[in-house]
Amino acid sequence: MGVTKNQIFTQEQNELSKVFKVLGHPARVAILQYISKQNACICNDLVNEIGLAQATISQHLKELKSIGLLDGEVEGKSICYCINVKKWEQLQQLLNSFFNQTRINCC
Amino acid sequence: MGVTKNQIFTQEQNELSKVFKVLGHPARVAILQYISKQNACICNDLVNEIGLAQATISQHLKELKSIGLLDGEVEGKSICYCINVKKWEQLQQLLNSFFNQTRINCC
DNA sequence: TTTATATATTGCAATATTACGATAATAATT
DNA sequence: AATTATTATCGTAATATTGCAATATATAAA
Repeated sequence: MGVTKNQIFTQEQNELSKVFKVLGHPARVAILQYISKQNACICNDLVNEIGLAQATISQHLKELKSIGLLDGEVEGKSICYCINVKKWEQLQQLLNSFFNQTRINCC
Repeated sequence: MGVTKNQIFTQEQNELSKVFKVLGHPARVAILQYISKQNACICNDLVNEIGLAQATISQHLKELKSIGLLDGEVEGKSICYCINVKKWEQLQQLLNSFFNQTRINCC
C-alpha cells in the first residue's frame, strides 16, 4: 500500500496528474514566479529569495525539470534557469483541454 | 522536517499549489472525467469503474470536495456527486492567470 | 424493526515527499 | 595547484499520502 496504482489509469490521466502534482507545491510555484520576474535566474538567488535550504531548492528545481518546464544552462560558475516557454504553453493547453473537456457534459 | 513550510509563501502561492496538488493524482483526474461523462454520478459506480476500494474512492472524493470542485447531493440511498461548474470555471481561470502572468516576462 | 445498500470514517501498513546538513562535483579565480 | 563559489547528490528524519479492511452511519426496502 501507499503506492499510487498508475497501471489502472490511462496514460493521459497519469501525465496530466503528474503535471498537476509537480505544480502542487508552493515552493515550485514561487520558483516559477520568481524566475519569470527576473527574466533569468541563478539558483543561489532563489535560496535567498525563498526561505529554503540550497539542497531543498535544488530538489524542487529537479522536479520542475522533470516535466520539461525548466531549462538549466551553465553560465560560468552558476546555472541560469529559464522557463521553457514552448513547454509552458504546451502544458497550459493540456490543462485547458482537460478543464474544457471535463466540464462540457457536466450535470 | 518533512512539513511544507506554508508560512514562507504568499497566500496566492499556497492556494494555487493546493489546487494543483488536489488535481495531482490520477484517480482524482479519472473521477472528474467520469463524473463529467455521466452527467451525474454515484460513488459506487466509481468503485466499479476505477479499480480502487470504496474507502479509497471516498477519500479522493473528500479531497475534491475540499477545494469546492465537487458537490454531493443525497439522492435516496446513494449520493449524487456533481462538478461545481462555477468553481470549476473559477479554478480554470485561476490557473490560466498563473500561466499567463508567469510566462509573460520570461527570458 | 430487520435487512440490504451506499457512503463515510477509523486504524493501520507501505510508500512518497519535504527538508536539511554534509559532502561531492564543477568551474572560475588566484 | 589551491581556493572559492555554485549547484547537485546522498543520507536521514519527520511528516504526508495512498490504499485497504473493518466498522460506523444513513437511508430504503421488506
